[in-house]
Amino acid sequence: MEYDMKKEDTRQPLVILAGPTAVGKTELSLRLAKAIGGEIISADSMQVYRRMDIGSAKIMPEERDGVPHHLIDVLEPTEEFHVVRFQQMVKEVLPGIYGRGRIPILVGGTGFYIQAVLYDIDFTENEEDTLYRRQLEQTAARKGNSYLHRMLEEVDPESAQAIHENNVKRVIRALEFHRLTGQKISGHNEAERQKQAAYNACYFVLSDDRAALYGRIEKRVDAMLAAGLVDEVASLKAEGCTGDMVSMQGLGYKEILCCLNGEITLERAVYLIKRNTRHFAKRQLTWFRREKDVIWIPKNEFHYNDDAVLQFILEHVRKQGICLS
RNA sequence: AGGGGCAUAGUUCAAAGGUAGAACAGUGGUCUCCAAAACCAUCGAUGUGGGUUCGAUUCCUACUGCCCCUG
Repeated sequence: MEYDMKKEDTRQPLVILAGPTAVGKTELSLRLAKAIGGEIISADSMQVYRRMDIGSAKIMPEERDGVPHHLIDVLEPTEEFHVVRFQQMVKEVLPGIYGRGRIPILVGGTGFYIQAVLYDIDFTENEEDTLYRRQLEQTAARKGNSYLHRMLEEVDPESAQAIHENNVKRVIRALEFHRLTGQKISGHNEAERQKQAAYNACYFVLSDDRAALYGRIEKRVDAMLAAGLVDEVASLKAEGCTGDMVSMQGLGYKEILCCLNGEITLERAVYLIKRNTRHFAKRQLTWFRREKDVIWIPKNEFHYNDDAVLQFILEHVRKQGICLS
């Protein structure tokens, strides 16, 4: 109760549970949701897809202990999914949760997606221009990355400075932004970066000793294969999914698809899944490290004591003035 | 046991009597509409002991380890 006096925050409460792949977010999120009367919003770019259960390590309905989960199984694997869409979907789901008097818990590993929600990043200024993008891609392919980069330098030197010329995707986006809005994306980004969090949030990052994490990744990939990952991908392939789809770029899916297409052996595919997942986990950690105001939870330092971890989280949530039901 | 071969980075492979390269792994970073994506940077090695030589990781030799063949 004493915490209620501490601050008068009119923003809506939001609990975020992030962390690299395979740290154990899902398990913890269930306990947390039950403890605070929360509903879980998955911040996961693959669990949104139906029939992609094994490879995305999706929590199945019977495992959810009655805790409501959102943004899982809401898209067909043929559909596109990206930050903007994610942000929209979260915004659609939040009012219902608040309306029910419950606390939303954003659970996932995609830092960018979480950031888009937490800071309510403005993506609406413009639509994407696929035709122009394609033109620029061709330009890059034909005249080289440097040429494209020089184009950017003319209209937005700050971005050109910040973006490496080989990072064609970003160079293209910056050029596209300038063409659509007449403004520099560097300026837009700078402005967005100044924003305060749009929620009264507690942002937790679950982490672990690197070697332990990598070990867990290895085991989990093996378990996915034993659970029938190859069959899962085979049936997605049979229903028409191809490598260029967003869904088929998911870890485990793209490699097995290559294997099914006869491009690589299964052994090679498994090696690649493990390696790519390790790389991914490392990148996730890099992201969270520079994210402001996150509360780290190193599982190893908690001696893998789940109760202690939960207590730690609850304390912070309480301090933040987020009401417990 | 006898004969042969090989010992170079964590791994797979280069090169060379005078600064030992690469790929992958590892590590750090960037990220504001493809983010489970894209991109950047970086650590790191000549098995051990002798000999030849101005100089050896390279040539010679012993040892150790691994591989192949014979029995």
